[in-house]
This record gives sequence, C-alpha cells and structure tokens, in this order.
Amino acid sequence: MEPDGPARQVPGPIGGAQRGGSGIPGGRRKQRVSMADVARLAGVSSQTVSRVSNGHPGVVGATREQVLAAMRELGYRPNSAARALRYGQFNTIGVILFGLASTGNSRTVEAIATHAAAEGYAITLIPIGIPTQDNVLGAFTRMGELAVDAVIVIIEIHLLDAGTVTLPPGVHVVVVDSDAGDRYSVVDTDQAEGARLAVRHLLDLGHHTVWHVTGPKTSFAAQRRAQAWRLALEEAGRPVPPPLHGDWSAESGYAAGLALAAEPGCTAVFASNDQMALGLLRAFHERGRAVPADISVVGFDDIPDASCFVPPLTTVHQDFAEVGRRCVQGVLRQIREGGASQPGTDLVPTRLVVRDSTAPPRTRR
Amino acid sequence: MEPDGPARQVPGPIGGAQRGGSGIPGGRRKQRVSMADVARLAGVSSQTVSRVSNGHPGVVGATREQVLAAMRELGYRPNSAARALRYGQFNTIGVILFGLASTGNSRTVEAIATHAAAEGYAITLIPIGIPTQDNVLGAFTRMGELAVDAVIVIIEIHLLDAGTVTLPPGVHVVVVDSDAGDRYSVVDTDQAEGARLAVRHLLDLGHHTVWHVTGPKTSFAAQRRAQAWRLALEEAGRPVPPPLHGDWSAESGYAAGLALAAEPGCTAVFASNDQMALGLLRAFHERGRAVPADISVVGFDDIPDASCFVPPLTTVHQDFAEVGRRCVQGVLRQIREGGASQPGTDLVPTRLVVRDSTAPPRTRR
DNA sequence: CTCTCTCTTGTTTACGTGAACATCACGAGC
DNA sequence: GCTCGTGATGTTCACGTAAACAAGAGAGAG
Repeated sequence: MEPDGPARQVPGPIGGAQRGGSGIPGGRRKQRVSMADVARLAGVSSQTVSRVSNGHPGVVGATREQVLAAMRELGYRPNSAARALRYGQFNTIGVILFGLASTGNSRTVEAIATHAAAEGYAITLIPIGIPTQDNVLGAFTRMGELAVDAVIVIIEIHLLDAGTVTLPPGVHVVVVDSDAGDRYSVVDTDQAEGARLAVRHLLDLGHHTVWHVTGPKTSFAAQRRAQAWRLALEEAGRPVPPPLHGDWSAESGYAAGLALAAEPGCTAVFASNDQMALGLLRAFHERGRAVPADISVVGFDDIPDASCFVPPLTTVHQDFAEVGRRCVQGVLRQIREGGASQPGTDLVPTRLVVRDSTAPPRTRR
Repeated sequence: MEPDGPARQVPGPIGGAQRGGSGIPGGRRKQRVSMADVARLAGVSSQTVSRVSNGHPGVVGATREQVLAAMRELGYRPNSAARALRYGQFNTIGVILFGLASTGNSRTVEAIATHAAAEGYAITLIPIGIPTQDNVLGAFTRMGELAVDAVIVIIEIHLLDAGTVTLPPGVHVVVVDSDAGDRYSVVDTDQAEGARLAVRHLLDLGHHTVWHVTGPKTSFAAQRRAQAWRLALEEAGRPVPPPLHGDWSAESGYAAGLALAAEPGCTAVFASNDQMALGLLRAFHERGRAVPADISVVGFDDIPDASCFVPPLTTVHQDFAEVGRRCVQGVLRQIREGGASQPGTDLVPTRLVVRDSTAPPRTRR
C-alpha cells in the first residue's frame, strides 16, 4: 500500500525552539506547535504537512524532507484532540473497575492494556471507589463524556440490574465476570467448570465431602464457584457442608481455617481463591493439622505465588491474559462492525493444577 | 461563583431516540448528537446549549428546562474531543509502565487512578511490553501524540539515561522509583531507609550478619535496597555475605532459599520483596530449617498476604497509596503552575512491620 | 503543437465546542 | 421621554486536523 517507509512519521526528540518560553505574557496559550507552524517554516501548505505526518503517498521526496526537517526543528507533535474530533473516534477503550487490588483484576487489565496497545488503542482507567449503585451509575454517566470509543466493565454488574441503569447508547461495551450475558456481551472465566474440577479432584482422591470457603457475597464469580461446588457435591450424592464466608483476603481465609480446623470431619477444603487458601494453610499449620496429610486444600486463580506456598497449592488456573485478550477482541469487533453489544457469554476455560496440597484422606490408609 | 446547582449538567441515561440505528446506509457517519441538534430541537442557539451544558449562569429557568429536555430526548453527550481541542487540555494523565504484575505497580496505579479521578482527571495506561531502550523510547514518542496532559513514569528510568532520550517538551512528568531526581521530579519510597530498618532489626536481634536476596539487576529499587543492606552491614562492622540474585518471583526466592539452606552460617535473610521471602520460607521449610528458630526472614513491601505466610512475615511496609497520591499531586501542580518538571526527589517513608518470621539466633541461647 | 492524463501541491471546508462580541428587551434614573 | 445599564440570548470565529475538491505542471499521444 505505502511502500515508502513507516506509515506514521514520528518526530524525534527535539533540541530547542520551544517558543521562547517566557515570551508570552498571558501564560500558556499557544505553546503547542501546529501544522500551520510547520507549514510556514517548510514553505508548504498545511495539507502537505498533514500528508507527511500521516505517511500518505504523493509527496515528492524533497518536499517530504523539508517538512520533516521543519517538524524536527519545531518539535511538532500532532494534536490528538483535533484528530479525534476529525475522525470521530479516540482510539481509546475505557475500563471501569473497582480496584486493581485483586490479582485477577490487575492481570486482566494488564492483558487488556497490552492487547489494546497492539491494536493502536490506549486504555483509560475509570476506578470506582466504593461499589454502590450510585457510584457505578455515576461512572457510567461520566463515561458518556469521556474520550472513549468503547468500555470494558470489570465490576459486579448485578449491582445495577435494577433496570434503572442503561449504558449510554452508541457506546460499545463488554462485561467481565457477570451473568448479564442476556443483555451484554460478556467475557468470563468458566467459573463453574473450575469449581467442579476442584471438587471432583478431591472426591476422586477419596474424600467423603468437600468444605468451601466462599468469596464475598457481592461477587458473581464467588457465587458461581459456590453454586458449582454445591452442585458437584449433590451430583455425587455427597452431603453439602455449610459454606464459610470469606472476602477474598488471606485474613478471612485464616479465620475460616481456624473454624474448619475445629471440625473433626473436615478433610478437604475448596477455597474460592488462592489468598484465602493461603489463610487456610496458615490456620491449619498453627492448629497442627497437616496439609495434605490431615486436610487437603484447593484454591482458585493460580497466582504466581501459589507454587511457593507451604505446601505448594493445588489450584484452578485462570487464564486472565486470555480474558483480557477476548475483551479487547470483543470491543474492537463492535467498534469496527459498528454494531451494538450483542448479548452472549464467551467462556474462557480453566484447568486444574495439581501440586502438593491435596492427597487422599488419612482415614483411607 | 455559580450558585445554581451542580456546575456540570450530566444528561441522564436516555430512553429511545437513538437515531434509527439502521437508517443510515453508508455506515456510522453522524451518529453522534451535537449541540446544534439539541439547539435545533430546543429552539435556541447552540451557545445557549453550551451554557446549559456547562452550568453557566445567565440562562433563565424556562430556557434551561427546554434545553435539558431536548438533551434528554436526543441523548446528547458532550464531545470531549471538541472540548479538549477548545481548551487545549485533555484532563488525562498518562501512566507509562512495564506491567501491573507486580504488587507495587498495581497498587500504585490504583492509587493514582483514584486520586486523579477525584481531581477530575482520567488515567491512560501506556504499557511497555519488553523494557528495551527502543520500546521505552517508542512509548515516549507515541506519548507525544497521545491525549495526555502529563505523564507518570513507573519504569526503571535508567534504561534511558544514555542521554539520547528527551521527554517531549511541554509534557509534565513525574517519575516513580528512579534516581533521576537530578533531571526529573521523582516520587519514591524510601528504599534505603526500609532496607536499613530490616537489617538493623535483624542485627539488633543478635544475628551476626544478614544475607540478602536481591531483585532483578535492572530495578533501581532492588539496587538501592541492596546498597542500603550492604551499607548497614558495613556501618555495623559486620561481614557482607555475597548477595543472591532473584527476579522478584517467589520461584527465584525458592531457588535462593535452597542455596541458603545449605549455608550453615546463615541465620538471617533479608529478601528484597515479599514474594521472594515466600519462596525462602518454602525452601527453608522443605530443608527442615525452622523459621524463625533456625533462620530469620524479612521481606519488603508488606503485601496483604504477608500476614498469612507461614510464619507471618516480618517485612518493610511500603505506602503505595501515598506514592500514588504524591504522583498525582506532583503532576497536577505542574499542570496548574504551567511549569516544567522541577528536579527533586520526594521520599515516602517506610516502616518495619514485625511479625513472626524473625527471632534471635538459636546460637545465642 | 495541442489535448488530455497523471502527479504533486494548494484551498476550502467541516468536525463540536465555547470565548468574545453583538444584539435585543426591559426597567431605572434623570 | 430619553439614555443608560443590566441581563438573556444570538452570531462569529478559532482551536488543529484531514477529506474533498481545485489548480498547476509536466509527459505522452494524436
């Protein structure tokens, strides 16, 4: 298509020519160098500068060189606001989330940012402090004014299913970790499959039943893992012990572990994430319950540290990178096809990583 | 100043009026609703719409209501590209980073995003896959084209100190975790102080010397922690054991731990982060070296999980939230004062959190 | 030699917004 | 009754870019 060099010319770091600096009395008006400035210096029209800037063909070598030289001298950088205005798009994807504290979120966001960058899109973070209806609603509304072509939502969307919230029209959206697949385009880890794998692994080892430490009630991922845990036990005809409730933190897992250590019949626990599993390990260690000899533990996420827990944790591996990739793919498809969000759920498979925290129950020996 | 209501009117979520959707054959030109459209419907001039949209005073009640109604009906949302073009700024801060994988980065970014949002600024993530000179340089250059008023750099800036790289002029910048304080405005955790606290704590417990597991050689934080470790030992007149090199990962800490477990004289280890400390704990556990009875371990970061390691980890607490806060403060000051980046380093203090992984050496008994 | 075709460059215009200025109506003060 | 001020609203224009169209120059064909 464009045989001559890179498609987009980038002016290198500049030397001087920063417009005097203190010359203008009023302040910082007109600090930026525009195409017109470059054109004037190069002795061409601004349209020619535009063509050079965008690597369009049809600019003869000598002219192009002149323009490039002028760009360098003035330190020209294209104004993306003007570009966005002209083209009607921002090449930016917004990401709405609660926080980056959880491993899953930060890794998903990282994958989103990386893949988006590869496609020429930047990522704008829209954090929501406290996950109240109002705050989420506010973020959605604010988003309408934001310089964003599409949005990826990484929050528990069921906070808004009262029906009061409608996404601004014309904004493409993909939702992560939600059961809103009937209304939005959803990308999600196959939570149910993962939980099932965990439970089946423990049952197959010979455990009579499996206890469960849940994530926070507000989390859909946690809900679904708990649901699948229950279902897997029921399918196998095993009793379903009362679940213990955690909040994703290791501390909450520790608290649950102290309680479970006092349950004599408990030989296997499935924690809804690896942090809580870590808390379990600590509690069992302190209470003298050996893992895996006395109690087996399975986590969820497969955070990098899990292989160095004591003992190394058997856990369900989540492919956050893949989730991020599909999110970007999803919004880009919407942007390019111009269509609205097509409802549907895109499930990313999970797999069980067996390490040293699970073993057959001692009573079986 | 503006006594009547909120300064910026936000149109609520709309009902219908999405411009037919399939009506336009050619595609997506003119999907957006502009001020002119609202003005036409409301029977006023677009300037009046602008005034209402920005909450300016001097629009009489009835007119304002008409305009608001028209906005609602059409689903008007202001075009931020046009706004940015008009005002010459984007209300956006760019964050250049390697990845969100490390706890520190993701928590710092979260704090940045939160504080920026509170000031009305959005965050644009500019991830750099592989930290080569070229990639970093590319990101800086690309940034010039990006819709960003200022930049926070969370990478090892010494990758670029060859002098070949100059930040685009007029872009305000704050650098995290760097020794470029002579050239840039730097915000950083007081790495040296933290490392010193860790070493002194172990020496004060009676250990003869302290071994060290470093972070990657490319990391300035790791370098400074190692340097401070060495200095603290020398100041106390103690021998300086050869440092072991890790890469921040728990696995690398585990490898170092296996080596250290074979060192009979090793009774105290300072790991450059908590993940590697976790690896140490695992290695010592597997080799039958009790922590803290046989060997004391100190980490760095105080990640939330550290309190649930086995045993709970003594570590140096870093205040990532404060780092993020000061970064935002720094760039905002630059933006508002219009000045360039004033060189200087802003140190955030650290503190030692003593838990159960440290104790006097057994030989002292 | 002229006509047309192509290749390069210039001119005009629109994108959506909001500051600056213009206009208009109305009421108070002389 | 006239002027002037005040407050509400309209008009013009510029922000920086790039598409669409226009114009000019040179080359090849008749």
